Amino acid sequence: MSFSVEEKIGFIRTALGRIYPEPKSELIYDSPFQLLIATILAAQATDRQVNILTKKLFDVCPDATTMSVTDPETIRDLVRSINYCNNKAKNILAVSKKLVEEYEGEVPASRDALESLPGVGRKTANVVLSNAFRQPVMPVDTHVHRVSNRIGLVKTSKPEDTETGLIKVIPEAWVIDFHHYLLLHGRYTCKAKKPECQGCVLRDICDYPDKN
DNA sequence: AACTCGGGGCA
DNA sequence: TGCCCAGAGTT
Repeated sequence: MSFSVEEKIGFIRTALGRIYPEPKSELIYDSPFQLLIATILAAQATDRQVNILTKKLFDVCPDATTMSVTDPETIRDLVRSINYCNNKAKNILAVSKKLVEEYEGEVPASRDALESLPGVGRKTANVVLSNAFRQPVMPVDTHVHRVSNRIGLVKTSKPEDTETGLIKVIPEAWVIDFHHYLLLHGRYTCKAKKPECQGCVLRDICDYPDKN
């Protein structure tokens, strides 16, 4: 039995939507600024750490203008609870200052402008562009890349090609959900080393040859 | 293209 | 206890 990519997409959305919680970033973060900062902080950190931290952080400085004039030590102490605390504390402060100086305190809706901010690479830029500005781009991290290729949604070695491949086949309204679902599926089930294919809800539609 | 970064999680 | 992680940045 083989499935078209379109059939797989529908199947995945239903199956993963059942087992993973809804993506909540857009609900928690009520501005592009907060989404941007939270996404920078989220790299290499756990969701739990970031949720706890941003709650406190955005109490103190909810927007770029406020953060840009906040005592660096205050930010450093707040950020200390998660990975790369020194770099990240420095980065988000520098980001807020640059936003104030060059973009009137607002988050720019362009890839080049976003990627010029410290701590913001392609993936983080794409999260902001798709989530806050509804642009048709797909954030691709290693999980999304690996899972998409194993299932057979795309066949590519470069994450950048996965990005363009996925955006062609995933309906625009589903992009944010898909990023979330594929990320969690890659982290917890379709792991790089020991994928847990037995019991995987995508087993029936997956191309991965090494099903245990 | 390969390496580094810092600390959490897990074998 | 020691290996792995997962993005961004640097060389």
